[in-house]
Amino acid sequence: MSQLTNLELTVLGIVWKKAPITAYRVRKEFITSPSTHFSGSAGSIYPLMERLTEQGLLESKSGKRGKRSHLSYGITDKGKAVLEEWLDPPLPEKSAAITFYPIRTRMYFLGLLPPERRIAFVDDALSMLSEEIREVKAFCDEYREQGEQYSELAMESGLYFLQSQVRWLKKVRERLTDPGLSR
Amino acid sequence: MSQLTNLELTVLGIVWKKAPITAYRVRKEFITSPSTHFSGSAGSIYPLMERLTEQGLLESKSGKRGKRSHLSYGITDKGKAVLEEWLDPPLPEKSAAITFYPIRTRMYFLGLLPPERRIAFVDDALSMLSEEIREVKAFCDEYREQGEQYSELAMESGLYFLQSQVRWLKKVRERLTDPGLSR
DNA sequence: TAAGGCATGTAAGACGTTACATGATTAC
DNA sequence: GTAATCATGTAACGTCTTACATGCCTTA
Repeated sequence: MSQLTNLELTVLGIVWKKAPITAYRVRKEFITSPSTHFSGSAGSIYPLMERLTEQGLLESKSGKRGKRSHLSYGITDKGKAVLEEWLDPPLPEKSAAITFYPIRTRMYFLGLLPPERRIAFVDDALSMLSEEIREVKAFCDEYREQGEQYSELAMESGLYFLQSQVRWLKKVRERLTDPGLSR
Repeated sequence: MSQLTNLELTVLGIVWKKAPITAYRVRKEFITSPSTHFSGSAGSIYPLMERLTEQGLLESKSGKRGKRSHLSYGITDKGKAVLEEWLDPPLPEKSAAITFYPIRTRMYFLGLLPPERRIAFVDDALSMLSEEIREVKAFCDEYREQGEQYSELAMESGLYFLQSQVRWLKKVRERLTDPGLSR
């Protein structure tokens, strides 16, 4: 059995949680998510869910709503076993490694900008973070109201992350307004 | 001019900082980095640096060391301009969005595991984070010693991130050992 | 009745990965 | 001498993306 990708495993998890669910609804989960890592494009989701079905990890039933038919997916026992194995510790190597973050990556090279623009950069980043934090908090609240406790916890991970970046950027800002930083 | 990818822009930045530098050394930067987002594989870096050279963003000089010849790269004025435009605010949309993080993703579905395994998961994640924090701190120290102040700041972003995840997981752990959390 | 959301797909392409391949140089 | 590192590449592959395409259903 070929190794499943993160996207495939995530879809498997979504189906486990939300079954019965259509591919369209799965896409929506990605599209509305505050994480932009996966686009949830049709070109990725539809073939992927077919693939998982062929592998016996998902099962589909065709339903109807008026004249319009659609495929509802559920997870199979085999799918559940695969998902559980993915979740069960130990985590694979490097699972805790720091991620790619556009703001951090730019920071490496910030010395290229003229000094005023460096401060402008930090301020811009801080305001984007505030916006993001608002959005993620709204998701946390929504999950809490729905009693989706693990989703709420997961979303709080993102919140903690964003807040940590705010603290970091405030520190950066202080350093930049101090003298003694060149290059 | 086609939009450059994050990898291309990052390479551009590395060359700006470290010129003259060989493709091999650029690869090393990725391979030794605590971020695993880019592998720094030969198949990505060599063609990429050729591409950037063709586009006039990098320039290469062939050098020699004994019998062995190699290409040393530097950044052109055009390359510097592109890099500066990338850095200069405003940041593109979604630059602050939360990233994909394997531990967080799994958290959504943790309810699938039997209760004891959930705690084991959190403990495993915490120990991986500790290890990662040690590594990132070492990088911070190294950059500080070398006077690479922006690299140090950038690495501190990662440190803040990891520490925020530790706090998050400790909170998760408390909730899991408390009663009243199901599904 | 028109716009927007629901629902399903296909095609072309870019990007990056793994794996393979070669040979010189340096350090032990 | 031999192992590790330096250095440069190529080939096949998979995955995901963007863009295109269609048609039904609901609501204003």
